[in-house]
Amino acid sequence: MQIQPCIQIMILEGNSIAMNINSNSNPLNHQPSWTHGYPTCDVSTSFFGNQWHEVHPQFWTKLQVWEWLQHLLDTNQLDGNCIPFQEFDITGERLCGMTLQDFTHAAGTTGQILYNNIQILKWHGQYGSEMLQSLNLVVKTEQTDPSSMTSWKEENFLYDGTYDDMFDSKTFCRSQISTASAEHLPADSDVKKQQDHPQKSGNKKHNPRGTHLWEFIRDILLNPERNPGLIKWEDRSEGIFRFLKSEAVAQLWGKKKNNSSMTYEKLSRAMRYYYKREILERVDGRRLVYKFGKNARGWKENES
DNA sequence: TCTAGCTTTCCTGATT
DNA sequence: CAATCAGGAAAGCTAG
Repeated sequence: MQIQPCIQIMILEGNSIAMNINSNSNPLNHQPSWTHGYPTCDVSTSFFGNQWHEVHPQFWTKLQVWEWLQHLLDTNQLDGNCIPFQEFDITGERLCGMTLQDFTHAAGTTGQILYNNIQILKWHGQYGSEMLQSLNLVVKTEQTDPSSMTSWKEENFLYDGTYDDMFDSKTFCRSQISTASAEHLPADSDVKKQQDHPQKSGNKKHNPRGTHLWEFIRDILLNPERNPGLIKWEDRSEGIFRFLKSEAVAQLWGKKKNNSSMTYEKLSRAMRYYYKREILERVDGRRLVYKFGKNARGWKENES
């Protein structure tokens, strides 16, 4: 039952949410204009100024809708591909008017998460990190049975990241898309193994802080809608990319890690540690240029 | 409580 | 000269 965890959230929040769903605006009729209609992003103000959670969703700008989506990706450890940002080139007013059907039409199973989250936001008007944390805590404590945790993660619900490496974001998205055809995968396929024996994976690694830096970078690169001129591909097929706004990327990374003192200097040190692990390869003689190594997954075009 | 993994922070020196 | 790169060392944080 897919909606169970989210229903639990609503019940535990103690509110009988009156879902006054207005479907007079249909986002599917709306032509996205991300490529030219999106405001130029000054990270220092757009990302850290008047933030989306300080405003009722009804009054969100397009940028704040975008920030909300990004926050959901982050908190739910979803791959950026799980949410088609171009489908949400809309204001908060329009977002609030979307039905569950609209959300699932726009974002597939992830639409369920978006819909439930926006209903909560509409009810509460606003929330900050404390409420987000409390919501995650509710989910965590309600899902004490490991087998049920696995299943609800597989079904694309809020989770706390404990099983990140059993289902890295890319695999997770793939499995979500292709669950029905998983039985056709080769027996030694990683996805197949994970789906057959998710809790028996021997490759579970420690991931104390959620998404790794290189995954954060990768996800920015893979989602132009989330990448307002921060990083660009130099050679997509070779996995070579370049930082355009190094300090802005560092600030975003710091924001994600709740570390306001993050700088490109520090971020780049973490990047350099990836050389030894072959997640990144050196690109000699070129400043701000990096290349994904053989241990970096999910960046190749034919891999997604 | 200990440990491992992954940064984060600070630093010195080299290079662009 | 500032920005960036390289990498050592140690500390911090978190989950197992």
